[in-house]
Amino acid sequence: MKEIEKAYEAKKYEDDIYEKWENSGVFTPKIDEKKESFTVSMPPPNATGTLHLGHATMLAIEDIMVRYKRMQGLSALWLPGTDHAGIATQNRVEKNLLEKGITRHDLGREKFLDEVYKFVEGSRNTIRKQIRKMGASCDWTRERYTLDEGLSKAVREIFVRMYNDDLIYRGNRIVNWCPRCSSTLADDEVDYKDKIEKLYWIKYGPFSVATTRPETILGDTAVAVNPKDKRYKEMIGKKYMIPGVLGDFEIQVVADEAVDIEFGTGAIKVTPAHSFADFEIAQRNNLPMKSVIDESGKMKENCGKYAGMTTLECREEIVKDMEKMGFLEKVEDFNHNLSVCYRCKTTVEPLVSRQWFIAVDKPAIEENGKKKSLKEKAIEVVKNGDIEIVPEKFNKTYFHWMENLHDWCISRQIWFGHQIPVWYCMDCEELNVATETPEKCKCGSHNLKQDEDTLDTWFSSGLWTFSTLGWPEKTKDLEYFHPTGVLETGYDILFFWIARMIIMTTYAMHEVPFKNVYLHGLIRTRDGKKMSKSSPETCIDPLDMIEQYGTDALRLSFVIGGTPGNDLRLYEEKIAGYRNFVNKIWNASRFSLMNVSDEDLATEFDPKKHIISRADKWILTKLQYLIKDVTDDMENFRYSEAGMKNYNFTWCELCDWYVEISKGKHLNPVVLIYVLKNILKLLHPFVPFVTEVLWSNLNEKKMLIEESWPKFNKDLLFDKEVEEMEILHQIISDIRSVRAQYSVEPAKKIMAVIYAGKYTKFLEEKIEPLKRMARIENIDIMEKGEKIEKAVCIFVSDIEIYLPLNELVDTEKEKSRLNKEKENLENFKKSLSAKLDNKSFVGNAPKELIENEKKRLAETEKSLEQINSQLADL
RNA sequence: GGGCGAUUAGCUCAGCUGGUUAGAGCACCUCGUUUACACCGAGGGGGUCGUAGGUUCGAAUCCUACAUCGCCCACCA
Repeated sequence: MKEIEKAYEAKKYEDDIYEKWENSGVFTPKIDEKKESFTVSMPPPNATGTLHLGHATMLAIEDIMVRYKRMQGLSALWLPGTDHAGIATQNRVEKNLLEKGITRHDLGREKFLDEVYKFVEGSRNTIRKQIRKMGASCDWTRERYTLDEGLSKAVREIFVRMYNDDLIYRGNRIVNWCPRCSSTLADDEVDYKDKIEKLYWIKYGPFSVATTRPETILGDTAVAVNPKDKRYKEMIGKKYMIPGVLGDFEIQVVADEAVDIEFGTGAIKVTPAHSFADFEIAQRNNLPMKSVIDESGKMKENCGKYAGMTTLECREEIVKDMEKMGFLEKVEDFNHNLSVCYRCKTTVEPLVSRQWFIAVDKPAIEENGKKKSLKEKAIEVVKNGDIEIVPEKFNKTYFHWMENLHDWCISRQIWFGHQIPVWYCMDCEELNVATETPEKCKCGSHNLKQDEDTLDTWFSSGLWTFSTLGWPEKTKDLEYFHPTGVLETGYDILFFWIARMIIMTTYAMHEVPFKNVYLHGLIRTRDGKKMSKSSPETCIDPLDMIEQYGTDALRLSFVIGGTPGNDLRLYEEKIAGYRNFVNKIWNASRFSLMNVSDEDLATEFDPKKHIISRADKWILTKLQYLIKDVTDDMENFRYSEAGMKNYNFTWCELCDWYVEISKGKHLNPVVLIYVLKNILKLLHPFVPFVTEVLWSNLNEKKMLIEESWPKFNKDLLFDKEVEEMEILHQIISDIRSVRAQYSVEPAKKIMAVIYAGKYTKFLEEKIEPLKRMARIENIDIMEKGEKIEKAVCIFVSDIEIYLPLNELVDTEKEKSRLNKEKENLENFKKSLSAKLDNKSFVGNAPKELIENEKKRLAETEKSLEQINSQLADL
C-alpha cells in the first residue's frame, strides 16, 4: 500500500533521475566479447549551439534506439561530442568582437583563437547540460570534441595518408569565395537566392554578348560558341581584338558544347577566373586565365581606373562608360539565381585560388586487384546494402549527389580549426607534409612555415565514427564498437556529413562507418513553415516545453505521428496531449500501488498460481501481442507505430478496461503488477523519466534502465477468453449507449435481463463488474426466456439483453434505432454475400479469408433475424 | 531543366507485404465529482482516402495521366 502524488510533476524528478543514471555507470557500456555491441555516434552539435528542436529530435530518437538495445542486452554505446564548426563558430565570435569594435585582424591569430576557445568552453557546457535535460543516456566518459588532441591527431594522420596516396593535392582551381568570411566554401555550402537582376547586352567586337556581371569583362580571354552553330563557323579558332572600356583586348574564339545555340546570340564571353562554367570551358580549351577580382571582392590593380572598387561599384562605373562609348546595346530584367554564402548570406565570388583538394575520382582504394575511386567505393557500399538508408527513398538522392561530386575543396582561410599539416620550406621549394611539426626540411633548412589555412569542418567530422574511438591507435573500443550501428540525423545533412563520413571511413578503415542511416524529418510549425526564432509565436523552444510539460511529453511529440524522412509539425497542444498521457501512466501506477501490498510486489508472477480471472487472461494475452508488435516495430525503425501501440494499450486496454474491471473484489494484485512492470519496460525508451520514477516504487533491485526488454510468451495467450471478454465489453458499451440515447441519468440505476445462451456461466461470473460499469441495479441472467415488454433490446453475438425502461421506452425511437441497425447489417450482409457469390473471389482468395467471411455472414444473418423479430413486436 | 515526396474527418497525422463495414489525437456536441487520473470518465457527430483512367475476384494501398502543394539538385550567358 503506497500512495504517490495525485499528478506527475516532471520537474520534481527529472534531474535527480538523470543524476542517478549517470552516477550509476549504466551509460558506460563494458567491452564484453560475449555480447553484441551497438553503437550510435551522436551527431556532434556545434560548439556554439544551444539546444534547438533539431537536436531535441535527434536526441529523443537516438535515446530510444540506445535504451531499447541496452534493454535487449547489447553492449550499447552512445558516444556524445561537439563539433568545433569552424566557420560558424569563428563568425559568431567575430560578431561578438565587432560589437566592441574589434576585428580578428586587430587581435592576431593567437589572441583571436584564445577568444574563440573561451567562448567555446562556455557554450559547450551549456549544450552538455541541455543534452542531459533531454534524458540522453549517452556515455559522458567517452565524450569527444573535434579539436581534442586525439581527434586532431586522426585528422593529421588521414591528411598525410591521403596526401601520400595522391588523394590530396594542391591546385589552382576556381572556388566559391565568400568575401565576408574571407574563405572558400564547398559547393554545398553555397545557397541560392532568386533575384531579378539586370542583363546587359554588349557590343563585343564582331559579337554581341550578354552578361549580368559587366565588370568581369576585364577578365575575359575568349568567346565561346557552340561547335554546331553555323553562324560562327568561320570564326572558331581565330583571335580578335575587342574594343573595350580600357582599350582593345585580345580574345580567341573557341567551340564548346556547353553553349546553348538558342539562347541570345549564341555567343558567350568567357571569364575563366571568375565563373565556374567559364573555368571549365577554359580548362577544356586551354585558355589563358586573367584574374581581376581579389579576395576581398575588389577589383585588382590590373583593372586600370577601376582598380580598388568593389565589384558592384565597378559594375556601375563600367556600365556608364560603356554607354558613353556606345558598347551598351540594351539592358533587360533577368531572373537570376544568385549564389550566397550559407552562413552569412554574402554574395559568393567565384575566383581562382590555390587550394587543397581531395580527388574523388582518382582510383585509389585497392580491392581484389582493382582500384576504385573514393566516389565509386562510397556508392558501392550503399548499392550493395552494407549501408541501408531509412527511409529508402534517400538512396536515389545519395547516388545522384555522389555521382555528380567534384573534387572536394578542403582548405578554408579561417583561423579556427585544424591547421593544415603542411610546412613550406622558405629556402627550397619542398613541401613537408607530416603529422607532427617537422624540425627541419628535407633540404636541411629550419626555415619552415606552416600553411596558414585550416581544414573544412566536415573533414574532421567525416572521421567522427572512428576518430572518437581512438583511431589511429588500435584501441579495444575501436575494435569492439566499430562499425557503428545506426547513424541518426536530419535528412538535411545527408550530403554535408553522411556522404563525407562514408568517403572518409571506407578509405581509412576499409569498412563502413555504420550499418544503418536513419534520417528524421525537419520540425515545422503548425502551418508547415520552418521554425525560426524570428517568429516567436510559432517557434517552440524545447527547453521551455520541458519546463512546462516535462521531457517525456516532449520526446513523445517528436516520435509519435511522424515517419522517417518526413517533416513533422509541432505545436504546443500536441505536447500537452502527451503530457496528459504521461500523467495517465502515472495514475495507472498510482492506482496499482494503492491496491497492492509489499508482499504482492515481492511475489514473482507464476501463471499457474496467479491467473484467476478471464480478465487476467485477456490482459495477459493483449500484453503478449503488444510485446510482439512493439518489438517488431522497434527492430524496423517504426518508432511511431511502437509508441502508438504502447499508448493505446496503456490508455484503452489497461486503464479503461482492465483497471476498471479490477476495481472491487476482482483485483488481482500479482497480475496487475506484472502487467504494469511490463508496460513500464515497453514504455521506458520513449518516456524514460516517468517510468523510472514509478519503477523506483516497485521495490525492485535494479533500475528500470538496466532491466531486460520483455519477451513474447506464447504460453500466456488465451484466445478464447479474449473473445469472451470482448463480448463483455460490447455488452457494457451497448448498455451505456442506450442509456445515453434515452438520457438515463448516470446516477440512476436500471434493471437488466439477459438471455445469454452459452455465455450464461461466463456472464454470471462477471455480474459484479457488469453492474458497476453499466450502472445496473439488478441483473437476471438466464440461458433463454420470453421477450420482455416495454424494454429496450440489444443483441450482442447471440445474447439478448433487455433493459426494461418502461415508461421511458419510446416505440418510435426504438423502431428507428433498430431500423438503422438493420440497415447497417443489411448493407454489410449484401457486400459479404456479393463477395461469397463471386466465383472468382472464392477461387482466388485465401482460404482463411473465405472462412472468415462466411463466419461473419452467418453472424450478420443471425443478428438480422433477432432485430427483425424484435421489430415485428413493436 | 532533372529528381523526390505529399494529397485520408475542421486541424495534425497513422494505415508496414493490396482483403478493416477506413483509424488515432486534438477540436466539436451531450452527459457526468462513481475506491487512480477533470492532465479525467461515458456516449456521439464528422471522411464517396486530390481527379480521371487502368491492373485485380478485391485498391486508401499497385500502375498511368492530370491537378495542387512542398522539398532537393543543377543552372544559362
